[in-house]
Amino acid sequence: MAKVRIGDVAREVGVSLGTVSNAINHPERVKPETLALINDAISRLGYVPNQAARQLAGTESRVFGLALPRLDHAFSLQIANGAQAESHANGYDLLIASAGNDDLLENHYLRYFLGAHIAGVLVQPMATSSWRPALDKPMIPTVYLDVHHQGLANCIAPDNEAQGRLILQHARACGSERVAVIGEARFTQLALRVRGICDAARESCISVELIGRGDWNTAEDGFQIGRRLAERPVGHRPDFVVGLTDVLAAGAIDGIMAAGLSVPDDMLVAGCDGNPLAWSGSVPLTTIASPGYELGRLGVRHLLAQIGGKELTSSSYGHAVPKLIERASTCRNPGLVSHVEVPDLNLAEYLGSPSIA
Amino acid sequence: MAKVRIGDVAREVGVSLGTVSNAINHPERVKPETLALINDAISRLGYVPNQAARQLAGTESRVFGLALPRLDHAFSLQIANGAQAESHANGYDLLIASAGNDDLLENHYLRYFLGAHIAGVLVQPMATSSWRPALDKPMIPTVYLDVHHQGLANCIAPDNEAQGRLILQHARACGSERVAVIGEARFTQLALRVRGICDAARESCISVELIGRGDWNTAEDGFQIGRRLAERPVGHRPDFVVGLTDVLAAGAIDGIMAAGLSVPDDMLVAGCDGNPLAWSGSVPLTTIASPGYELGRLGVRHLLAQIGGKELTSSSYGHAVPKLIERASTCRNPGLVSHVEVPDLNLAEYLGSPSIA
DNA sequence: CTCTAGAATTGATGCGCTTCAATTTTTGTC
DNA sequence: GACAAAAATTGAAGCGCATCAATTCTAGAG
Repeated sequence: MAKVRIGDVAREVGVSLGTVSNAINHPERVKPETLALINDAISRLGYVPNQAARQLAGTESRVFGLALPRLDHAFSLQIANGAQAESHANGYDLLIASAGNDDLLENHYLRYFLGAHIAGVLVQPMATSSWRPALDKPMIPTVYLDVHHQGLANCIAPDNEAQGRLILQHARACGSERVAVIGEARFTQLALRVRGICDAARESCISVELIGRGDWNTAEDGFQIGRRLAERPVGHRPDFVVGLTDVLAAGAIDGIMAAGLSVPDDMLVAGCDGNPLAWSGSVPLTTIASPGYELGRLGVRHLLAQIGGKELTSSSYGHAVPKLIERASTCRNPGLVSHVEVPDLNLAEYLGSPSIA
Repeated sequence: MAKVRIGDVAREVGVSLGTVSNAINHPERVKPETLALINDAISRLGYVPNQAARQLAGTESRVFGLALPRLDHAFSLQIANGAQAESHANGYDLLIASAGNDDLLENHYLRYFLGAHIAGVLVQPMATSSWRPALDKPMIPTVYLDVHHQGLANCIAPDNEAQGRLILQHARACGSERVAVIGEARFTQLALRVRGICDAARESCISVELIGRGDWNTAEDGFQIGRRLAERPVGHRPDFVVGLTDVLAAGAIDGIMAAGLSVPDDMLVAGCDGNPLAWSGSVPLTTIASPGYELGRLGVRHLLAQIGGKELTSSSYGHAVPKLIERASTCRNPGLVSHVEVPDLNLAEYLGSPSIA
């Protein structure tokens, strides 16, 4: 199965090599009948253009790269799906690389994308507290997703504050008066959620108690805290527990039940992530869905804007809206699922700040 | 930000272009101190090799491609994670493309991979009944995943029959005597599950009733069937319901409960897929986890074997083992989760058959 | 039938790199 | 210190393609 080159096609048809190239890249420059002959020969011979040679010879590639920390997190997948849809809608391909939570590998893929002179790169960096741009001198359009970094124009993140506000509004709607927030806000994302919760609580005159220390992030951690909260005497017990992540919240439910109380009869519990896996608990969990799909789309649009050199306004990006997903953990009649929306992701902020280039 | 080429590095160090190339590709050929100088210059200048040029000049690429029908199906993700892990363990990168359930796009990506002369391609084709290899003349190592196709060597699929047997063994262990299987076995995968169930039932003298017509595959379909089953008089009612997919099973649970019966007190229900989303139902669902992760690893090993030209034996591949995940829907004391294993995926079969090349 | 603008086609050039035969430098030995 | 063998380095030749100036062909006008 010898490889078929463009010259083979040319010889087959009896035209020059350049004509075949034109037929592929600029069909309008080629006489219709010649074009037909060439296309015929191409499919007959099974010719597939060598991408490496094309790129080397100067065609701009129509491929975006997406580097994800892992593939098993729902949020990342929503990003991938959104990015895929938007890329495809604009005539671009999307190649996804997973770094398997290995920051060396993340860098490796980024360099690979760079070397493959891809049209643009989307990166959802690993959630380490000390994050900084992997490509200090980005030579291709790059957008960082789910990153809050002041001074960097090319970072897009969902509005975590809005998520926090949304959760607290829900607590109020449920008639709750004492909210406990569990989880350590190590990462900016979580800290912003806390801020949103506190802001909304202040407006609503709801008391908020923050319970976070160390690196709590497992269901076990949630379990311990949930149990201890449930064991408090009635007057000192929160009536609404917010887990900063779904995993914590799910653990808390089990902890509360282990202490002999009922969710949602004695305490309400909500999470924050929209992680489908968090459904697995004993009680389906109310949560806030981060708009991953929209984030992926936004990222691609930002890439396209960088490529086009266009100055885009916030409105041309569309909006990424976090959603409240109400389930049994905060609801007396499970099965009913409603969606509440909140104003949108603030895009003006990152559009206004200077690029890191 | 002019691009740095290999010549720039060479000039910087004061050696020839070829030496820099050697330093990158065959460090052992270069004097240690020269190597140090070159590496220093590379990082100082921020040189990144142009992949297109490398490939064109003849380096074999160390990248595998994985084409997935969609990104939001748990099974596909497990495959991706497994493939990623195994690729990386062998010094290969993995690039993932999602066809967004569009078969034109699937073909497009396959052609792209081919043109990018990637080292090998893993394909999980779309689940259409009329599937056939997209690349009729594979010019690069190709492995089809989750496909049962007789006569094709490069197809790897989990042992769906074993999954069926496993489910029925579990039914027997639960003391069930009348099993109802719901779902239409349109695709080979599902048909094989049914066969496994029937085989095991015959051995165990358990009665099996197949309920499948049309294209049942939604939770709503499951709901309707579940309700009708529950409404039967006691003597004619199955005591164990198997959904050929988790979605059907989850729907069936709701249908049974809508008819006033209890799961698991009156009827037991199990699914088949290991879809984490299926946890979302009112009752956590017992299911069979398809070994997607192992399948991805196996696929990569098969690719490596094709590249190495080695004749591999079944044992050198390792095994992909479906697992029973026991949850509340078949268990009176939920919270207890156990794993039961079954013999392995039959690899000898596909290793022995001729390649499609 | 000739001339010319425009359309269609040609083919040499170079993209950045790896490779390999040829050349130079280093090392070890007597 | 001379010589051979080994190690290190060099530089030219492509890899397959897109581009573009140059060339040939076409068709319409006079």
